[in-house]
Amino acid sequence: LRNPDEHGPLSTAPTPQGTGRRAGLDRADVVAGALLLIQNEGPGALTMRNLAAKLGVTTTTIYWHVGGRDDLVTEIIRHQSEVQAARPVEGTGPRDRLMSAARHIWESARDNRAITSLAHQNGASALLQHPLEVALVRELEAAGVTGPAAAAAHRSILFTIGGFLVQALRDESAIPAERRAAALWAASDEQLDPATTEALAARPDLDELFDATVRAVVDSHLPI
Amino acid sequence: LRNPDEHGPLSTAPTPQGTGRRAGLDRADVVAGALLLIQNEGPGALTMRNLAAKLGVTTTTIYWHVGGRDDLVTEIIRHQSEVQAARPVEGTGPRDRLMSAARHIWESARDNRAITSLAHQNGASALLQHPLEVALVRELEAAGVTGPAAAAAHRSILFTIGGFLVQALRDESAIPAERRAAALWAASDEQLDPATTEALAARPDLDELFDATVRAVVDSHLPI
DNA sequence: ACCTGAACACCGTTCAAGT
DNA sequence: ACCTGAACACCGTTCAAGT
Repeated sequence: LRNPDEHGPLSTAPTPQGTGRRAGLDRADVVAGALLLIQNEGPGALTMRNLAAKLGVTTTTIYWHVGGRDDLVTEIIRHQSEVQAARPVEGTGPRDRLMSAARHIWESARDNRAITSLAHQNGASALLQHPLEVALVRELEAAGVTGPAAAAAHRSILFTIGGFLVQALRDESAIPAERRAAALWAASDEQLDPATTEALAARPDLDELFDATVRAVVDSHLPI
Repeated sequence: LRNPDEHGPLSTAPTPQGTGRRAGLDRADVVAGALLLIQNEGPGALTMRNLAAKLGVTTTTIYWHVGGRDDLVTEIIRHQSEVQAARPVEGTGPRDRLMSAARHIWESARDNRAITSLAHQNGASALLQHPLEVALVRELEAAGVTGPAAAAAHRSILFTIGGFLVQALRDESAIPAERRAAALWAASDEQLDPATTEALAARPDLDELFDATVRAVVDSHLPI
């Protein structure tokens, strides 16, 4: 994270106190520190004051290096976006390859919950996922779907994935019991089949459901 | 909203000043005021101080009547949930009736953007949509889908709807240009068909896309 | 060029006090 | 029972000032 010859706040070397001292930070250090903070303490921990304290500076230093919170988030997501871009699409047929590309978006989100949540809360999902979305569109074109049909198919698949992501990223423990779906179904006295009510009150297997649902959507966009 | 014989802050009658005076509010008044505030100024306007000012009281009065912000949101959503519950499912075949039930969730959200956004931001979507979800499950059972299969189908359809809702409720104007999907595609220099890129940079017709996508998901859960 | 200190305008929430 | 005033611990952001 830091050069060893710079004895910054993250090292144990004594740091000169008082106004005007140098912390030896640059833009990349701030972004790296923010990434670390989010991964360790969740997206809610990314406040200007918290990050500044972690870096051993005052909040105004963050503003000097990267600008406001919005710029910082953009920079974090842009960085993470490149990290996530590497997954190669697998499979031979168009259907398998499209499912592979779709699963990459899903799995990247689940493997990086905190950053994905941050992106979602700040309207930066498109930025984060863009390289993986490009891969999806490529497979659509390879399958012979182009132009407006490709855009429609892409969004159709992408929004479906998005619905599952919202569900997977939601922190259920932070939601009051009265608002949780499981509790609502358990408390419901509608005239439904008891087996149905029981199944609705249980925890879903999101991965299995994701596959079946996205496959149906993918298939609806492929030429027969 | 208020009894006319109570001369509260929303009336023009002079109100006694100073500590300890009566505002004549009850729990329902506070919730109604909150609903009005959200509908007029958006979900971001619902702060304890803002609401208190609108009601002509101090924030602590809100706490006395409805508890903290979480309790207030729950109460607002619970109220709105009952308002939304009225839409009757239409159509004759299982497929049409399921699509009708699904569209009710979609249209309710579009007709009540501010409150739906508030619910989504506070993890209260399940609470808001629950009556409409019950209607969806009823149609699944009427179509012969019960137990775990009904739960799977319900969630599959619901999460798909959720993905479209997130898209529709997002306030694009509040998102920096660099993060917007349209801008990302327009700036992309990937080797894609120009017609595809152009279509991806344009504004999608969400209603049309919603119908096609949800229909594909619904069909995948119906017995052939 | 790089960083601090103080301030501004916000949040949700609590607690003692008033009538 | 119903409501206020003051306070606490937070936010993001700006601006003048220091080295």
